[in-house]
Amino acid sequence: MKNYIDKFKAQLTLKGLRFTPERRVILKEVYSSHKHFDTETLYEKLRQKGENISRATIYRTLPLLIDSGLVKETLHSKDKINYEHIFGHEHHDHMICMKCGRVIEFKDDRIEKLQDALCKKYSFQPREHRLGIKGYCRQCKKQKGF
Amino acid sequence: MKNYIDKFKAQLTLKGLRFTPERRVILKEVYSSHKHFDTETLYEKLRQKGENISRATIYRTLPLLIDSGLVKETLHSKDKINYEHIFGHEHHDHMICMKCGRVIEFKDDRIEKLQDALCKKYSFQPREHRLGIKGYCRQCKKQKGF
DNA sequence: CTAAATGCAAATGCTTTGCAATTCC
DNA sequence: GGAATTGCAAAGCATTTGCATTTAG
Repeated sequence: MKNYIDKFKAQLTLKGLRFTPERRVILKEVYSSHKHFDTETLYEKLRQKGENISRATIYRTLPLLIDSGLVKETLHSKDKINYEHIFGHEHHDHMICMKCGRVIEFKDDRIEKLQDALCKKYSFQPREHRLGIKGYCRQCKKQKGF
Repeated sequence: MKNYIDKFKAQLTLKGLRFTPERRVILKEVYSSHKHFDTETLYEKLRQKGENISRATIYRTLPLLIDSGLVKETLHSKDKINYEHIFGHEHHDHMICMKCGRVIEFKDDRIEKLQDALCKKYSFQPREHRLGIKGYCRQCKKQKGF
């Protein structure tokens, strides 16, 4: 399923931008796994695969992917921004283990509905939301003796 | 109500650290308003009040305040970290206007309870959570014609 | 063809750090 | 008195930008 490529192409065309080999490679890499990533990891992975794509190009491409609705920012540890791809990946929230970094993805419709109701109450037009729970996962909490 | 000062003192003593005038001034400034702030704003406000506290000291003091449970990181716009004080300030979540930056604080027990239930389900030991909804506030959505 | 995109290296902006001088306990 | 703290300026890092060169359409 490579519709994300068509979607990207379409969005680029719409803005009079070009679908370059670099952008294609970056997009494919981003969609090659479901893991969260940061710019440096992405850069390294491409480099390992023999792709000579500069950090500048990565930094310039990510906003395009975000604008196209293909990628979004994700919970960051401290001030580090992470990204994840979206397409074919339903909205979900995260639990992040503060010890091992494990990420549990979850989704709960009741929470989503309550959020919508609250937005109505405040006449707020939601565009995006992010719920992150930090704590300790099953394994790590055992080790810590909780 | 200045118990936050005692709390800070106690935490510092506990770690063999000192309660310096600079740390006191920073803490008081942080508690002088309920607004979110970033390091630069804090620096400027202190400067305006004639306090000659360096950025370095601010950067070194914030982690101490966080460790002491008096301040926490808050939703950031893009990669900017913001802080807010905690003491005498119940837990709450945020709606952030993407246009004017207005922050609406809210709290919903039903959402909190659902989160707890989900954590149980995943055997996850929560320590902290953060829910942020981005979108447009009442005023700005009018302007945009939504 | 020609506007857009790329890589590089320099610049930026936030945050951290080394160090000499100062200060709290 | 001596370790902790401070301010300053320099160093670090992630990200952005200017520019000459290349390239998609």
